[in-house]
Amino acid sequence: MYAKVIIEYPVKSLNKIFIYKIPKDLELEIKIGMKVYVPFNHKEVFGIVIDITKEITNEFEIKEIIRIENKELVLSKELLDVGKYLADSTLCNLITAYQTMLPSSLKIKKQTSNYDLYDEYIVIKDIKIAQEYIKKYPNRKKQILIIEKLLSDKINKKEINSNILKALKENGLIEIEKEKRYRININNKNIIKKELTEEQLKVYDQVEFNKYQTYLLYGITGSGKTEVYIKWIEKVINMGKTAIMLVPEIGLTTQIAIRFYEAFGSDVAILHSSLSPGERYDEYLKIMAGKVKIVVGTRSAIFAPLKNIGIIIIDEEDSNSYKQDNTPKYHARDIAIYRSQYNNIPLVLGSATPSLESFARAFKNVYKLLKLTKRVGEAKIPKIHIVNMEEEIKKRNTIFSDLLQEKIKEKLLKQEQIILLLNRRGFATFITCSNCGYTYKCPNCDITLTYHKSTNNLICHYCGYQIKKANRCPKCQEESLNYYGLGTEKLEEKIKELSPGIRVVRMDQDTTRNKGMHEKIIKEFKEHKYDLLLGTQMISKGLDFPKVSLVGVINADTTLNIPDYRSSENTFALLNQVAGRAGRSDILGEVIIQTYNPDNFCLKCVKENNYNAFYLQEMFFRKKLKYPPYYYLVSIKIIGKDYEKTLENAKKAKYYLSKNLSKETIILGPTTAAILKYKNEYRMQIIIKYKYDDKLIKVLKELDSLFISIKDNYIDIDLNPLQI
DNA sequence: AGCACGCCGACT
DNA sequence: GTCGGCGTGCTC
Repeated sequence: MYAKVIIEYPVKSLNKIFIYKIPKDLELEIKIGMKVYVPFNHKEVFGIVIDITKEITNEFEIKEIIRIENKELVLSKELLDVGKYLADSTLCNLITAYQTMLPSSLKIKKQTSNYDLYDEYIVIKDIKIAQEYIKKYPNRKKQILIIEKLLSDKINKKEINSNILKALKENGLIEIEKEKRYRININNKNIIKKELTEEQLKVYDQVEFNKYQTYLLYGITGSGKTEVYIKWIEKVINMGKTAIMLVPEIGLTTQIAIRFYEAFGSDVAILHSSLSPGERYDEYLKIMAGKVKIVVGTRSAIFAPLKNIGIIIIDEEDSNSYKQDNTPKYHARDIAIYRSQYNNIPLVLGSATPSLESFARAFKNVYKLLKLTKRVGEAKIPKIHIVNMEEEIKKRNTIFSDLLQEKIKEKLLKQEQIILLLNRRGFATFITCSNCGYTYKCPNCDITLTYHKSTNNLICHYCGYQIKKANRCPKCQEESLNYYGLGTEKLEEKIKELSPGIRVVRMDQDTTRNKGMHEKIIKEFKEHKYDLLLGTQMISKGLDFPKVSLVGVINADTTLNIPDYRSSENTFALLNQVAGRAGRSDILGEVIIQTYNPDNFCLKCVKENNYNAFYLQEMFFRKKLKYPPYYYLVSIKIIGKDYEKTLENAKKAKYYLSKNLSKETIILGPTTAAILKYKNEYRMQIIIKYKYDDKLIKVLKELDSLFISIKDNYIDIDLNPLQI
């Protein structure tokens, strides 16, 4: 018997199968999908068995597997196939694909340290001996008390005094039993079930089980999508199957997880980024061992080792967090489609602002469209005002328009809550010397540094570079440094000046750096410990604050003006989502959007809450400019320290592509990437637009390999990029 | 990736 | 003479 093994080194030249002999004593134990330790060249390395065969035709020497590394960890056939698909569709090494699918504690590298925790329990060794002991030593009261307790149940070792424990042990009365302890342990006895509304029920009934189909659930904010998800999952569980529920990164996970614990108790495992490695390990093994039926988690939870999946649901499917921005650059939606087809089950994509791509597919009946058009209960759609900041500037209102100031006062008087959105963190977005014109820039990247007042640091928001701010200009030594641009930190200061005594809490990357801060801010704001919550886009999604009646968007143009083909789509989604935070109970919500482009089409659609109009108009642009969903995109970056050399190799890459790809495929560039210099390296970009090109993957793979031998430059290929 | 082998220069 | 610099080749 021989095993086909993929070894741990994530290098192109080793991205192939190595064959090992399975020693006789491992033949019965070894399974496809196991982690093994094997001799390799002059070393010993870890690998994963992807196949087992009886016979081989081989001309070279075959070495033997040394040992099985971890018997608990076996990747299923399905997950091995998912890994292959992942590697093929993102052009990464197979081992990189498998590493991505596993939690850090179980990755194929080094020794897996022991993450298992145990509880120790005391049990009676022999009832007869115990009873005799009680008769023989009736005055050993404390010991007897415990023995009597033990006759009906086991006791945790921690609960017993060590002297008594020792005595019981020495007299041969007890034994110690080990039981695996999970770090996350949900013990929810009172399951909360909610009734569906008529509209929700209609949507619920439209999903067919035991058959592959992708559904797009287009439900406005507050229409109760989660409750429908829960009902579908309930159905699947009753069929004896399992379910994966994906939620976007940050914030939302905990909220949704709480609702799922309420609905399903200990049948739920969660997998999201802020779990500790130990917690992740436990949850993963719980899933692997079949101890849970539902997995709720962020992007990588799509790789959950659940068996017999009955439904996959992706909430807020348009969220950018479903695409990984480092290698492998996969989109969880694509993996979800693969797994749904594999298992022959429904996939539900839910959103209030579906991605154009998904909506277009629903339009063409590739996906089945389901609609929720009403808010649950008394809640009404908020009223949205667009304020022209051009006019406000004339009145010297640079940050708060008259209307916003007035409404803030009004809501404070009524004791209602307010949310302000500003999509820039920090204090000032750049600092310039008014004497010599010096501007602080990142020495490694091509952008200005953002000033953070609380730490008196200037920070590069791309690479994280930071320096202390001096009082004098570093160039001309004059005390004439000026602050420009508005960040959340400064907004916090300004709002306190505007309404003295207002209780403000800020939520952005800086205030949520520590674990649990996110939840703390949300909880305290919900309890009305603050009047106003201000923050970056992390405040826009999914949060439910009944007392919020006003949402203000300080500057809608920050996201609108990002030079990317999806900036309108992202802005529409962001503003629609944040507007949805207002008026989620019986109080009528109001939204104020401040902008210098009041006539912008995207903003008008937000005002009218008209996704359809936005969709049609944006599709018109996409078609005209040959962007998705009409064309597929590939973004190729050639990166290196030397500008000339990088450009030269980018040109060579372009030449190679145009020679080998289909004639209909459009190849643009090379041009400088959106951020030319990043972490001290120059980045040249080539964009490919295509509708159908059967040679594409093959040619890209070849191009990728060509760059192995090119010195000082490397290549980065992103298929279906979310930003270009 | 990580290691051995091999072929050159500057040194106790 | 030899120690060690890194360029090249190989890994079941």
